[in-house]
Amino acid sequence: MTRYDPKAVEPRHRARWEAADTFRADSASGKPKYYVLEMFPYPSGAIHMGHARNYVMGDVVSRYKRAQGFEVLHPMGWDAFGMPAENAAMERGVHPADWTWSNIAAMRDQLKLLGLSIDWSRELATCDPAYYGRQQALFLKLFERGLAYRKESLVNWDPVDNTVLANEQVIDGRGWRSGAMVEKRKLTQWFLRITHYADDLLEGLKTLDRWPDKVRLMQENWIGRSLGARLTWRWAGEAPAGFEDGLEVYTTRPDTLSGASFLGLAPDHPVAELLAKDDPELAAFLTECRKGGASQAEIEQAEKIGRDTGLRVQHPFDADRAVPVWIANFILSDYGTGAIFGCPAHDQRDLDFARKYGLPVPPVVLPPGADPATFEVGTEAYVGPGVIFNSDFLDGLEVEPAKAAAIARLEAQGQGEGATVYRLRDWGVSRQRYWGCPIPIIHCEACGPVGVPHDQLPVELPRDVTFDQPGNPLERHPTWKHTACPQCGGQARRETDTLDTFVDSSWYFARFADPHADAPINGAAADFWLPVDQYIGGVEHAVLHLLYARFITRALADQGLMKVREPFAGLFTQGMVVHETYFEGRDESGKPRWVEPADVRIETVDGKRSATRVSTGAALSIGDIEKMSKSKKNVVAPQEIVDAYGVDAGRLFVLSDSPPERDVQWTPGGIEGASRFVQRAWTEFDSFAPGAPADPERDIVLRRETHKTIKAVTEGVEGFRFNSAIARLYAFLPILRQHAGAGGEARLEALSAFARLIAPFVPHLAEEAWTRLGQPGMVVDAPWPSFDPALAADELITLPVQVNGKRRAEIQVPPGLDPAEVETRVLADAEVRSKLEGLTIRKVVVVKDRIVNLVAG
RNA sequence: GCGGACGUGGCGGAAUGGUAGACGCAGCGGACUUAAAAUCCGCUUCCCCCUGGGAGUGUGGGUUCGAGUCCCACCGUCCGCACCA
Repeated sequence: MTRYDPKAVEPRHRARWEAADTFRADSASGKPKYYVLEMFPYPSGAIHMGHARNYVMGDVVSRYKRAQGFEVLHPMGWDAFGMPAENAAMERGVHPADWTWSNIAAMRDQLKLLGLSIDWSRELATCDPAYYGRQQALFLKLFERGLAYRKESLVNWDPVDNTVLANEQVIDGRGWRSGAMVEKRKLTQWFLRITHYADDLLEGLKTLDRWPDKVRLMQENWIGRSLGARLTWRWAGEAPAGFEDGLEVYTTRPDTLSGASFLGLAPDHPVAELLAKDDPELAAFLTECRKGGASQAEIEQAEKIGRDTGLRVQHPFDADRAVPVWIANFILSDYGTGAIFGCPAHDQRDLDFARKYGLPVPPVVLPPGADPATFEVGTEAYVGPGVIFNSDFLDGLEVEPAKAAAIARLEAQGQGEGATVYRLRDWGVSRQRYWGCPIPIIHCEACGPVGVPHDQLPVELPRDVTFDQPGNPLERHPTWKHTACPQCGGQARRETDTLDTFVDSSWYFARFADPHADAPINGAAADFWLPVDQYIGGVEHAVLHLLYARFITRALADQGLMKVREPFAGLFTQGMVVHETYFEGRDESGKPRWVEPADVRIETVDGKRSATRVSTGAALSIGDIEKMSKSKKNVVAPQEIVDAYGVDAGRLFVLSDSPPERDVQWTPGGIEGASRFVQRAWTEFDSFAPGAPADPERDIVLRRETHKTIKAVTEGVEGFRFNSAIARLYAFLPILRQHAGAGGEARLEALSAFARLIAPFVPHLAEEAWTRLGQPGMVVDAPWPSFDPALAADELITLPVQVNGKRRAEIQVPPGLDPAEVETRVLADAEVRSKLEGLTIRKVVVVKDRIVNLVAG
């Protein structure tokens, strides 16, 4: 009997897999394909527990599907562009490329240590010209199709990172990476026309039945389709120059048109800007409006302010009625038409505004039961159902029919039509950064923006750049941006913006199909491998990466580059690895002085936990359980765990203690428990001996348990309930031990099934066990064990017998026994009869193989 | 404000509408040991008049023979969106 030494065993089996090139995916194998992908990591320099959990989950799926007979594609790459590399350059003077590539090398080694079943021959990095050059080719295709375009717009400007951010990257008014308050700036930027696919992206969600509802709902809300009407208000009196046709507004409540008391324009509305040209006071007001506009929290608190422009428009249903046109800070310029009609009685914002400026509040929807003669709106707008009144031809209609009637009238008058509007905005992809994919465009005075010719791709980043001052190093580079126009040959300027790194991650899954192909995407390979059958990553990308990738996939499919329109058939969003925090008092500013877990000893006395600092003996406070982060020092590095317990124990623990979609709390006790399992499992394998002769009568018990375990573990892995699957594996150990005396054949059946069942979770141990059991080849190539349904069922099952819903007795019956027969046996049972004394049975409920309930009184 | 998810022992968590608390951690008891560690075995929701019985899945109601699970209301926690007309 030898103690299992993971440090000696694990590298040996990794070497065997590597030598056999076990995980190379081969599209010609003839097997059905299965593509498993985890969101690729940013190469920060070190693998943390969150990475480990993510990749181990993917690995479980990958190994399980291999065993099920699938040809599995499970690749790895690096999302390698981005700010941290530039920060490192600024702080430490190291070149972003060197920093990134050395991080990749370090992280690759750390990942390999985890024993992941990855096809490393497909590794790619987005910062490799071989990758981003092809991305430039894809960008040019989008440019040719009008899906990439330039426009001047107000953008989210991150003053710390000195760059533009997409709407999706602004969280609570702050940059998603820097945390700085975002400002509004007007810049000319590149956009990708994601709105072209708004409806398709929304409809496509319905087909993603293996995505979490939560993510689908988040995308649905983000796309934000709303149905309403667009209508034009004609001028009453003089029209501003260039806007003679009138003012167009968007509304979802055309039924309340008669309740309009003003028109509102966004401060950036062209009419507002036109008027401001000759009106310094108005110009000052517009500036005032923009000022508060940065933070969402501020917006919420912000006072509604407005100004009457003096312009008047005619009500579309009553030309004699003149309605004033205001400019108001709460109207968004980039939603709908940037103009609204205000109906204060039935919209809270409009009501707040009307009350402040003394505008009328005519009600037009009468709540059920209200008196039309006296109904008034006070400080709360009425937004519920009701009957339209005070509205001429709409009077008496319910809200929905009234909307239809109003739209019909507008259409008849040629003043409007039903319209669908989306909350989704086009994706701004220009970044004023160095460490990203250069946008392959040349700006020519004469020809405008011209795509870089294909034979000049990739447009490579120049290496000789400086990071000693803020701003874009590409812009400062002495020569790089100067070039000739590909069309006229004249002097021209290279685009110095680079692409948002989310573009890089919007097609990498397709590149993995053939990462060495000359074309950006090898169509045949992509058609074979895509879609990704199981994608795994954090829920934080629900509306960023996952929406962009769906968009780009559609755009590329429409250019004929591949067939699938949905890149990820199955999505799983995994939880984080969290850890308790510890601190020793607080500093002057009130911040806790964090202490790393390695320096903490926990004691439990009378149920109360207390923490002590090992190095100093100081008493510590126990803080919240939070995501592992360097700032709170509650980090446990995978490397430490591998050194102390081996890879398998670590893999097992991150999956065992919580459902995969939920956070898992790292605890010293938990990893100890996982490690104990590895040791005890090995003891069972290692004690295997040909053993006793078969005795069907005796061996059947172990065989039944074996098949029940196969069934339960299979269902657990299949349903992404890894924690439950592992619990069943834990529970199988004592069974193996109790049946040590079983016949050699039954025991080998049990142990060989056990080795294959644990293989996805603890692959190294499984290989060692496989060898110890004398099985041929490697367990990684062995088929998944199947179970015999007859054996997986119990020979006798215990049915609880309830009286009036309370458990009073139990009875043993063979499974599948006819309910009538169960009833007869239950009623004949002595114990049952004693519980029924003095009662009359009114009803007997027998649920086959489940329960008996006697209703008596 | 709108939308969504979730509330189960000391802790993480199990339970196709059918024996609530699997499995792990922590705790307690025992075996082995000169001793400790490691290992192994057992106990461990709470309460009581303890060979048994009662209560129990955030609170209150409802549906059902039967509810942790389904429905309604409330409380709490977390997540997303947030002046989107």
